[in-house]
Parts: sequence; structure tokens; C-alpha cells
Amino acid sequence: MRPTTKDLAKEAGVSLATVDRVLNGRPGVKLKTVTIVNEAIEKIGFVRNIQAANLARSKNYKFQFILPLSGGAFRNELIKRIEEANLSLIADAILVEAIHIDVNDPHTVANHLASLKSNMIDGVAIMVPEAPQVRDAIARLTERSIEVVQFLSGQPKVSELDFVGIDNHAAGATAASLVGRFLSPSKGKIMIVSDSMQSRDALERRLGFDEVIRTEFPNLDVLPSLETYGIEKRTKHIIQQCVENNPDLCAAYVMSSEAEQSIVELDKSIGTDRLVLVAHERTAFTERALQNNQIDAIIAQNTGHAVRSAIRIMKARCEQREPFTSQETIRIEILLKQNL
Amino acid sequence: MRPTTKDLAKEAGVSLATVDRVLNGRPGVKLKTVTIVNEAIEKIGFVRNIQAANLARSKNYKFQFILPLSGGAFRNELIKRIEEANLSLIADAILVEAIHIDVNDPHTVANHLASLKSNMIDGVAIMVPEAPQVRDAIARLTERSIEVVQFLSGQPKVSELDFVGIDNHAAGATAASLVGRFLSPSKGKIMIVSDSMQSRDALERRLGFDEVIRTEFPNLDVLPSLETYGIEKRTKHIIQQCVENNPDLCAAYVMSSEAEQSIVELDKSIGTDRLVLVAHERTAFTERALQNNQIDAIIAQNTGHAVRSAIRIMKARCEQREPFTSQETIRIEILLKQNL
DNA sequence: CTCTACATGAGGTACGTACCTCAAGGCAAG
DNA sequence: CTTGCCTTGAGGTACGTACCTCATGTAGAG
Repeated sequence: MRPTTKDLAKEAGVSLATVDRVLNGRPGVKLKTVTIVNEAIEKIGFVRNIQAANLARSKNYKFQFILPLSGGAFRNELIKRIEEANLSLIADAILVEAIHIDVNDPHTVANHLASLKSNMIDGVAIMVPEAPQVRDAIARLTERSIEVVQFLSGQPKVSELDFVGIDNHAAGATAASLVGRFLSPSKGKIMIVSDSMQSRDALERRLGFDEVIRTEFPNLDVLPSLETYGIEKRTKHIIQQCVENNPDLCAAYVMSSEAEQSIVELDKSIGTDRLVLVAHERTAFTERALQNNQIDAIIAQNTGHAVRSAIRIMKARCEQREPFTSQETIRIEILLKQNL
Repeated sequence: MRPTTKDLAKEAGVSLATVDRVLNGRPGVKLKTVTIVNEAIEKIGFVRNIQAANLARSKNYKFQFILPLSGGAFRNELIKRIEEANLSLIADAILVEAIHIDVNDPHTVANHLASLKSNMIDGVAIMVPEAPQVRDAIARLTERSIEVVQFLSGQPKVSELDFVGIDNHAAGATAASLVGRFLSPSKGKIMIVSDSMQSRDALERRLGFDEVIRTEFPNLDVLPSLETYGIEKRTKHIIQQCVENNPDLCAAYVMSSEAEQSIVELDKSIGTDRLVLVAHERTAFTERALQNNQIDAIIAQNTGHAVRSAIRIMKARCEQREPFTSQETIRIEILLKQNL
């Protein structure tokens, strides 16, 4: 049987009340006594029974995912996974919800973060672009002891916040490696399409991509990045132009998580069968495109795993435990028709 | 707040005692009353607080993974993941252990399974080859209400048992697709190496591999499978012979989870730089080989995920819940140097 | 020496569920 | 009508922890 607080009190030679004071960091305990209790904890391997603790303080964990307002297939995928996680975790007294705000307006984001009270929310997983206001709001969240996880993208990784998501540099490199190997000895140009190159994610993917092509496939040329801004008309225009200007186009890398528009345009203008095509994220569209041989490979992250990982990390932080980093790495998945 | 048994009793218009009788399937309740309580459960959305329930009956879940005795790098990997899971789950009152038995002797396996008592163990994840005795022992386990999960391999999937692991047919197909695309237009022969072709896993991988090569890369020939039986001398001999007999060898697919010996031999006899080489499972060796360009790709399954998935399934079954199948699919991972 | 502040102990209640005992009511067979 | 079984209710204790109050002890300052 696991030792209880009673065992701990006996071992330390103090009363239950003192053990409670030490365990919950209440004031009015001599430093020496604290040390004695902590040593006893070590000695008998006491681990607080969190189920009982949560029961006693009738606590439910409440975690929130902050997602973009604008809806694409990838975002819908995330929402589905979050709902699933919520369902499978009610038994563990964990509530998870997704809320949607205009992540491109730092003011809105900061306001929302400021409105979160620590008695209502225990942790937030945020997927928003970096901005000074947002950074400040996050800092104030942690001060109010609300746990924060950077989810999939957004904030720079330098901070001491937990991050859940893939290494975008490596993702770009992986895409390049696939493009290069699939093209094999042939020569030609590679088109790069993204919603925007403003985001850190896009930049890192591009850097990783270029690095591998430069060092391992010097016979291939990477064209300047095309930015669609998610506007259909613009997408059509710039892709057509790029195709016309580059008769030796042999591959395309669609970096943004919403790939449909670009791929449809590529198919119309040059025909995807004439290109090696790598896109990001598993959605209904990209799956279909892979099945039809329109796409050659998808670079994806397991969204379900990412959601659960963020939740595990927030829970661990709430309970003052270190998360198990080895469990929480999000792999860069390569999907072919065969391993969908 | 979540409704409690008290709320449920009030809603159903019965006493706490009766609610308890219904919830825990105790005898002495009229069918009509049971129906009333169940309807009330539906109506107010009552979900039993498992933390409190486990506390009350001071229950710890105990799960056991049954692994092969013989140690390879892949098995060590699994053991590490199981230990990690154990550490990160003590807080949730879940104990996980790995035990090692001679899985190739059905008698030993059956004996061990028969020795498990339901008051000591709540669930078993077994990774053993199929055999009639084992199948019977498993059936008797479920009768004793010990949950059973088929772990990574072994039993045929036809049974109504839960299975955690990859689709081996698809894994073989994925390997073939990579080999074919990496070789591109060239012609030649492909070597297939396995510990043994006796196991269902190996057979399925081979079938998947052949199918893709036949339909999508008809210019390539797949050689008969080489069986090493894990014996160094034999491995050396058959690989050398195969290399000598097939001057147009251009690729190799190492199917078994312990790839080191075969790859070392291949490197000695022909040189891995002259082959497209695909192997299975992420281990220290295969990682290194990928970094050194000895291997071109690894087909892997996320062992950490598999372990956690098996545990989640056993726990759900213990609590009479359906596991979330969408969470529990083990993906076939493709690892390149860039996305290690 | 007394007074005070601080340190510790003792004991209680609560959380939501499991499991136990005993009493009370209903209903059917004799 | 009585007997006995079946069904239900009432109430208690326990699980391990949190959090509260009150009493007691002890050491240092005045």
C-alpha cells in the first residue's frame, strides 16, 4: 500500500496538522520541521494521492484551448480532437474547452487572457502569433498561477514556457528530403506556397527546406516563396504566373496548414501529376488528394496526440510535477498513400 | 457541478441505498426501480466519480505487460517506455509492470496467464505469438474479468479482443512505396530479410510489400525472403550468398524488429551506400544508421504511444467504458534523417 | 518574571462513493 | 390473520486529503 499522510506524520514524528502545513505550503512552520518532513517524504516515498486531494477540495481541472476564429479544415480537426479529449477525460475530472478569438488582433487576445481568473481556469493552451501585448498577458497569467502551454505555433520557443508542437525547421527539412529523393536525379525548380511568410512557423519551415536542398540536392532550385494570404483570387494569380515563368517546375511544397486552394490551383494550371507535391497537415482534403495521387506526401503532426499532450503538461504543472518530456514530443509524421 | 449520487437519488425519487444497489449491480432491486434509476442517470447526465469510487474501495489499477524473454534493442525500448508510464501514472493510482517470459513456449505462457488472479491484476497486455493453449488461457482470463489487450503483435486480429499496434500489411506497403520511389526509374532486385517468416507480422508485411511493388513498380523484383533466425553465422552466410547471386541488387527491406545484425552484414558484403535500405523500429542502432546514411528510412511505431494506449484501453475496460478508438490508433511512422 | 508571538498538536468536517447493518413496509401464501 | 420473503430506506463507517478552529507549548523580548 502507498504511504498516506498518516504514515508520513508518524515517520516524521510530527502531527497530521504539521504534515498538512508542509505539504500545502502553509505558513507557521519552522524551517527545521519542514526539512524533517521533507526528509521523511523522501525516505518513505510518499506521493500525495491526487484523487483524494482533488476530491477533498472538490476540484475539477479546467483547461482552455485558444484557437483562431477563422475556420479551415485543420482548425476543425483540432476542435474535434479537443472535444474527444473532453469526453474521454470527464471521468478524470478534467474539463477541456476550445474558444475561438481573433488571434491576429493582439489586443483581443490580451484582453481575453486578462479576463481569465485562476478560480475559473487552471490552464490555457494558446495558438496565437507572437506579439508584445500577448507576451505580457501570458506573463501575467503565470503570475496568477494559471498554467500556459504554447500550442502548435505562435510564441518563440526561447521562453521558459512549455511548447507542444513540431520542430518546424525539421519539418521543412523533411519535406525537402522527400521532394529531393522522389525527384531523384532530375533537375528543376521547386515552388514554395504559403499563406504568409510573416509567421515564425513558415520562416522556419522555409529555412529547413532550403538547407536540405542546398546541401543534398544542389541540382534543384527553390523559388521565392509565394504568399496567398488565403485569398482565392490572389492564389490563382500568383500560382499561374509562377507556372508560366518556370517551365522547368518539377515540385511544389505547400507549407500552410490550409492547402486546398493552392493545390486546386496547381492542378488546374500545370497538373499535379507533373509535379512532386508535398503538403502539410492531415485533413479530409489532403487525405483524398493523397489517395488520388495528387499529393505525393503529407507532413503532419498528430493532432490528437498534441491535444492530449498539452493537457497532460498543464495537469502536471498544476500538480507541481515535471511533465515527462519524452512522452510529450510531437513527431513529424510523413504520410504516404500506404500509411494513411 | 457534476451531479452526485445524492442528486441522482433525488431525481429518481429513491434512496441513496437503492441508487448504490443499482449502480453496483447488487441484488434485491425490482426491475422497475432499476429502470427508473437508469432513466434518471440519462436525464441528469450522471457520471460516476471514479476518483472517489477508487478511493472508497481503495483500489489501485494493476496492469501487466507480458514481453519476450530474449532481449533485443526494441524490447529494451519497450521496457523503458513501460517504466516511464509507470512513473507518470502513480499519481493516478495506476501501477504498470513488465514481466518477461519465454513467449515461444505456449505452455509457459498459458501457465503464467492461468496464475493471474483478478484481485492482483486488472489487465494484461500480451505480446506473444498465437497458439491454441494461449488462446484458451486468454479466454479464461476474460472470464475471470481480467482485461486483455493484444500488444503490438501475436494474436490474430479476428478476435473481439482489443488490439494495439500497427497494421503490418500497410507497414510493408509503406516500405515498398519508399523503396520504389527512392529507386525511381531504375531496375533491379530487392532483398527481404527477416528473423523468421513464421510470424503473422512478417507474413503480412511481406504481402503488403509485394503488392505495392507488383502494382506500382513492376520494374523491380522482390527476392524470396531470407530468414536469419537471429543467428549471426547464418545471417552472414545467407546475406553473402544472396548478394553474390544477385549482382543487380538495388534495395533491401529488413523486416524484423532487430535489424542490427542484418544491416551490419549488408554493409560488409555489398556496402549500404549502394542500396536503398529500409528497416523497422526506432532503436539506438537504427537511429545511428539513419544519421550515417546507412539506412534510408525507418518504419516505426511510437512505442510510448502504444504503451499508453494499451493502458488507456485496459483502464477504460475496467471501468466499463468504451475506449476511444480514434485515440488509440498506432500510426505507421516513417523516419528519415530529418525527422528523427 | 510576565507577555507575546510563534510553533505545533488535537480534533473536527467535508468531498463522492462503496459497503455494511438494521428497520420498516408491502405483498403473497398458508 | 399470521408468517416470511422481497424491496426499500435510513444511517453509519471508511478511503486519503484539505481546511478549519482551538488549545497548548515554548522561546525570546521587555
